[in-house]
Amino acid sequence: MKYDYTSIEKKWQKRWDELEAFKTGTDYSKPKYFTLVEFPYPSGQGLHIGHPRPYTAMDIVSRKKRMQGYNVLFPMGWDAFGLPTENYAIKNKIQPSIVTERNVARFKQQLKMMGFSFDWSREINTTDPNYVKWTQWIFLQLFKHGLAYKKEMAVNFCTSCKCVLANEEVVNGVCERCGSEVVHKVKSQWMLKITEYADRLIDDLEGLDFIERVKTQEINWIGRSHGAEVKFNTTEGDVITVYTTRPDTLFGATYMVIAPEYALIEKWKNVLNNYDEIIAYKEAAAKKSDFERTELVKEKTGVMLDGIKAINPVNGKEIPIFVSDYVLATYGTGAIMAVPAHDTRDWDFAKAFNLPIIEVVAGGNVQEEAYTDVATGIMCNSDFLNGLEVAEAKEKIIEWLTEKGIGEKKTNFKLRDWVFSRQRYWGEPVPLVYCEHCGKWIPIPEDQLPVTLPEVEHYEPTDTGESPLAHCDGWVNTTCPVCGGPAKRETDTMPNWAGSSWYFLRYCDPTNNEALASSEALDYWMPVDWYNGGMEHVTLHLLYSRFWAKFLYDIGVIKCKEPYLKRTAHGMILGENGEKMSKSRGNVINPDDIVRDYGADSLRLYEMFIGDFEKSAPWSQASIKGCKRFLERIAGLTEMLTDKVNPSLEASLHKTIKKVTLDIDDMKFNTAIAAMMSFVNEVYEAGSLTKAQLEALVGLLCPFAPHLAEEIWETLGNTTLLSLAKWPEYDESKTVDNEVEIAIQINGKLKGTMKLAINTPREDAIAIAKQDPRIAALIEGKTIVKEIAVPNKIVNIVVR
RNA sequence: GCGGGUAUGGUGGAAUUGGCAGACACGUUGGAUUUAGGAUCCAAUGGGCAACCGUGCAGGUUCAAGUCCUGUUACCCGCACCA
Repeated sequence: MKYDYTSIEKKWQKRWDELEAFKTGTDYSKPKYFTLVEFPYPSGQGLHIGHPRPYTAMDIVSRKKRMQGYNVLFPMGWDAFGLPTENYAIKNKIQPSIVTERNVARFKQQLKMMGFSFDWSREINTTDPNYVKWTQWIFLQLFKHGLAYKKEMAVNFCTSCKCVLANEEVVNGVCERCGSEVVHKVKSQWMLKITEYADRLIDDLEGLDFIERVKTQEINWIGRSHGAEVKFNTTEGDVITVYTTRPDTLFGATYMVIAPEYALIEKWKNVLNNYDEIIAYKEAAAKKSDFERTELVKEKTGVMLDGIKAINPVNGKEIPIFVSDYVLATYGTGAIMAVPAHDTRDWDFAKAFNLPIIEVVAGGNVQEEAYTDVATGIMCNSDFLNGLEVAEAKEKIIEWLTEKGIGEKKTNFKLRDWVFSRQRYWGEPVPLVYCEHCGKWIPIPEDQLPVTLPEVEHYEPTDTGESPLAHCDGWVNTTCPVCGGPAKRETDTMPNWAGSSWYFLRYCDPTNNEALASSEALDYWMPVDWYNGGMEHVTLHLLYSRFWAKFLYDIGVIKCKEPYLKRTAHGMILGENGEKMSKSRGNVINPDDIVRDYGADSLRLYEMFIGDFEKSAPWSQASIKGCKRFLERIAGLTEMLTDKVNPSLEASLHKTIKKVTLDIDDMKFNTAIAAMMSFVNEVYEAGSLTKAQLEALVGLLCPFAPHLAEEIWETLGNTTLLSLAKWPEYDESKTVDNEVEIAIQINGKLKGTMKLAINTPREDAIAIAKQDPRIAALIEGKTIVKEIAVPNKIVNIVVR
């Protein structure tokens, strides 16, 4: 058979469409399998060569599960709100909705040309009003449960996007998206209380089948730490509360530090002899951008409060108080007790300001460097804690503090609440109005959702940091749903993470108008069985969507505590030069070109064969040829049919079926393909194979290269789809050889091999090995010290 | 600095519990076929004439180490003054 990939691929894509081959079944009595890939942002650039890697992988899993009899849900949609579209719209004066529509059409055509078995009848789009309706509905539930609140606060503001960013969107002090400088601005923002779920977001990871690096990254981002809050009195009578993970070192606290933004500073204006100096320091700190702050991380600066001292509660000693920007206003209480002997940062600061360093945990040389080891140290210079180990001291001091009412156990998190407002146009409007008469934010009644975006002339963000919607008077001015008086709509929109935080639920029942999905569908399909996506979303999308799912669980919408049972991550496809693919590097590969020159099946196969699925790998134009060659060789098998069963080929086939079946579940797609290649090589050596053997082979090939597999299947006289046929099964007894090759070693070095019947006893194997002429010669005249034999593997004779 | 990961031929990468290192491909070389180019097929392909030597580097454990232990280097990713 000639391998005309272009016509074969067109033919089968059309056939699958016509037959609705991959439409998800609604028979809820069947076992289900929900495979999920991250839906793309339909950018103007079109599909990236990296997209097909995870999509093909999960297509393989889905196709195999389908052939194994599962009711499979493998959907696709568009995460279509976002800044690039809006920026394109501004530049070219086209409505964002039209740009989106155009990009979606292109993406869809490109995904279809890859032959993915998505159920297109369940396609969703986050910008669709019927979808926005339910994103807004979830927001309103969060609002009604007190988890969405508006707060005046210092936020990350991108100077280029003119938009606030969540902490998760600031990378190395610059904007994650455009790389521009991020500064702090005080603004009133909608916030989501993700911190209320911090403990559960860590604890519920246990028992989930997530790859380890995803778990640790989430845990580190949430950053839970256990310690205590301790109250320090001051000479002014005001109390400063500090958070510390090392209450055991309280006797070593020789000074305190408060953040520049600490509120009490204002109150002490008249007591402080150097108030002006302190305010100057505060203002200088405020001016620093995030980027400058991270750059200047080494140098410790600060100003001592002249006129006020704090009192260490354990020994009554007066200690100085400093203002320094190495203490963050947003973590803990914004104030710390400094123990230079046992904290590196405090030590640096104490050296710079010549402050006393008192050792309270023995074991290091605290004049040379801070001693931070908590595992081996013994307490000293600490009165009633002396002689205790650090862990014991911690417990005892917390007990003591609690008894005296000056401290208590406390857990803290690095995770902050989620800044949920964006001052841009192309996002979901926040469905609230502000009513002066009622004096508060009023939710839009649920039956009036969705609140849709008005058509406007200009999408540009304003220099004042207000949303472009603010200029749209006709839209902003409305009536209050409660009192009927005049009210103003919220003009901020939601971040693009909103729509993706629940999209997997919509796939379960994508056209429902009564609910985000019917509970029947949700109960059947959820949780997602296998979700594959990029590492870059671990602290963003993955965390956010787990938070929303937990909330929806709490209010009874879904019945699972966690949305995803299994999470894996793929490696990137790099440019041919080993660098990340980018326009500026000029190493971008266009999938359209590859499909034209090699076919979608070759591209699919190559992206799976390129290497370990979890690792990044450079693209190689030369290597894809090998995959095409392999497919051509498979096409050639149709001319090699025989009626005679070759037993050794039959054994190889069953081994191959076993290997491919197991490898797919283990995400070892590259070795699965290698196994099929080996088998095909063997067939060429043998010269022929039976129809049944070829049918089994194309069954295995079907998830990887479905077009060619279907074509051969049809050529063999089958009238039903291979994609819906039964997955090939292997006979375990046929996968075991009755003869094995065994290595013979002398002193651990390979000296020969021998063929033995399987499970030949140890003694026999050793005896046969010794008869080998080469081995016999090597043993000749030596003393045998030891003889080791591992059945079916190796014989090792140790001689002297 | 902290956390996670990686290191194997000219290249991408294989190697159950420690048990024949380099599967499978790419590339290269030689040959066949072809008017030519391309494509295809066959053969060889870690190094060394050889004994042997070879999995970033240095040690160790073991009959046996890519795999386990100790130390070390380089690179990648994440976090980054989180008290």
